[in-house]
Amino acid sequence: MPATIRDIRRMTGLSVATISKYLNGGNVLPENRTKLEAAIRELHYEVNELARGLVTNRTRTVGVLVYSIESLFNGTLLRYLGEALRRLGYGVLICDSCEDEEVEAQSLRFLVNKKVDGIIVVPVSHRSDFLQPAREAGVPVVLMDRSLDDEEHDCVKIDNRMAAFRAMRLLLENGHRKIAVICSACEYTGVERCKGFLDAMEQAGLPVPDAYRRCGRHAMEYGYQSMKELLRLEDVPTAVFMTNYEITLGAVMAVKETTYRCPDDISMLGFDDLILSQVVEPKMYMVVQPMKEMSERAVELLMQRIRGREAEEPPVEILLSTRIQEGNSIRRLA
Amino acid sequence: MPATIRDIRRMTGLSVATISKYLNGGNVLPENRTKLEAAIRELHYEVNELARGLVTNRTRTVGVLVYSIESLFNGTLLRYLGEALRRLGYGVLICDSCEDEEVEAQSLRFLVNKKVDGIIVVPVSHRSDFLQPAREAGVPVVLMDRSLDDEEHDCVKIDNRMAAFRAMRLLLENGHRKIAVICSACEYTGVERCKGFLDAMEQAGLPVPDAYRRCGRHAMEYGYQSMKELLRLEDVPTAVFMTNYEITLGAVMAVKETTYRCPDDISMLGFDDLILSQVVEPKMYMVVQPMKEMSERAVELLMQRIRGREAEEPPVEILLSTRIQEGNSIRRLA
DNA sequence: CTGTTAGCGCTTTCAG
DNA sequence: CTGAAAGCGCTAACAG
Repeated sequence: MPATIRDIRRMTGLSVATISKYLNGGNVLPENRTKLEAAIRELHYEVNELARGLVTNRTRTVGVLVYSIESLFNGTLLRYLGEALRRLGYGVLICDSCEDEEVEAQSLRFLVNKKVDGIIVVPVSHRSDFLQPAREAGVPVVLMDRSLDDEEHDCVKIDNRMAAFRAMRLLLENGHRKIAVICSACEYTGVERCKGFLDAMEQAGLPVPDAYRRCGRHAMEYGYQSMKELLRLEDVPTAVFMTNYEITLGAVMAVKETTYRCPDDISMLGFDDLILSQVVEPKMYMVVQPMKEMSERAVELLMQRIRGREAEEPPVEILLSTRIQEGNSIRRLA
Repeated sequence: MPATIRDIRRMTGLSVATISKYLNGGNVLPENRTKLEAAIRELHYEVNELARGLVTNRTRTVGVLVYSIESLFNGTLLRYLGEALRRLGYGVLICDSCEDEEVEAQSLRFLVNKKVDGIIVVPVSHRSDFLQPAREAGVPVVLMDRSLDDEEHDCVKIDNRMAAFRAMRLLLENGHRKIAVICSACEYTGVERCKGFLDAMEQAGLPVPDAYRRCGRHAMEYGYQSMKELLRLEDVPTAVFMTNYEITLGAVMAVKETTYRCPDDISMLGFDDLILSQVVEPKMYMVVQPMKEMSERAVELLMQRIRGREAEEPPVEILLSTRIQEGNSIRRLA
């Protein structure tokens, strides 16, 4: 049904080779160029990317695979990634892993079979097995935000452990000693940020009772539940460090349902400033990741790999730095 | 580099036709099946979807084009859409229009050129021009959430005007007479919901001063700014109706920065319950859309179009009903 | 059930 | 600069 190159040939009398050349930016005689432009317009001709991809084995398309499309964190990342890629003339295929390793593996194969030129992944899996099809097909992969346990990969992220460690200074310098943490035990960033928390506490010579260490799911509900439990302890902490956006959300919600007030009764330090912090009273202190820069660096790195495929250089790990968003959620203790 | 059907032929001695048949679920002799499975495993063979699509002209892939990937509303929709489509064995290509008609038109062409079997669109444009390439290529399109001005299309949405009209009863029955609205003037849903608001006010015989009618951008900032202005009026309204998620967010934020308290000084009725309402104090009354059902109906409708392409039936418009999420944000006036 | 063969629409040598 | 021809990897008749 749609017009093909042969329809253009019929209309212009030129050969398919010439037409193809023109379509790909080659030089043709001015008069032929005019004829071609007219024919293309008239026929509403559009290149069949399937056919083109089949022969060139390149599609000028990159795949992005995120662990959950519903997460605001990923939404933000996707927007910046899309902008950067479009600027370079690349199309973007977004896939959702639905927090499921099975779906993730399947989606990765899907992207490889669609012959994308490269893939950016914010993974749900911890091991690199699922990347095998990409490797076999020679499709470069760049990870974002999360590393994998078993191998080095091209990856753009923050130094999670250090970021958490540094952020903890805010609480410590304000005189807090009884500090609890709520983090995700299920993924790379949660674990690292928890380590940073523990580093800081240890260096300060402070104990961390088991009851102050809530490591569970990466979910609002978990933050909510954990905060409730912390506030029901006999010895309630004076401050809580929450290591991701969803958990921060849940914890804020929990406090609001009690008679405890932030920062008077409980100080709070959260992670990832994604709009929400701005509607919540009091304004949260937050560790903020450079979402835009992270996206741009990931695209940049991927482009290097796509172009310089010959250079089988070792994996690159790019660490970006975080900043602290100031708020009113931390009380200065005597 | 990757294995092809011919590698399998070399390995099994079977013909490409037989192999292709097997790959597409056809019957082959048990011993051949065994051989094939072994070869495929050993070669890590994966179908080249480009080649397959080129000949079949179908890709078992549908495209989803949303006006902004960053919006929580779309994130939620995308998750449900993805689940439904995957269940049917369809791959999903997600594209972001970045709130830009230019990008939207370009993305639509991208999807058409990738030969998706159908497209689901939550549009940013108001007119159907950008859908032309899909129409020419015979690719069915189903709209979600928003209609287009100039033409009927297959569309799954709520009855925005009626939903707003009904929701207003909540305010009216609680004795409110001075009611303001903050809505988006830029897109279909905002305009319709505003009409519903006006219908309700008119039927109740209540005036709506211009100052009570804030129709602007679909953005948190607009909700914030508008609410601030409303609260600075000489004659402050007793209640405000906010007609989308972002505006609701901004309005809540604005109130929190004043000495006004909800619901004591100002009653609030919002739209779209996306997690946030749960962290905000007091709990908001909200108009809630059936996101999951909407997604499933859209997929269902698209599938009908994809299968029964022969039946050039007239456009179908599916209207789903909303419900009210109860909260504590509305005060009963004497 | 299996094999042969002719394309899908495009790019890409290689002559002219 | 232009054209003829080969073929990317796969499916789909059609014969056997």
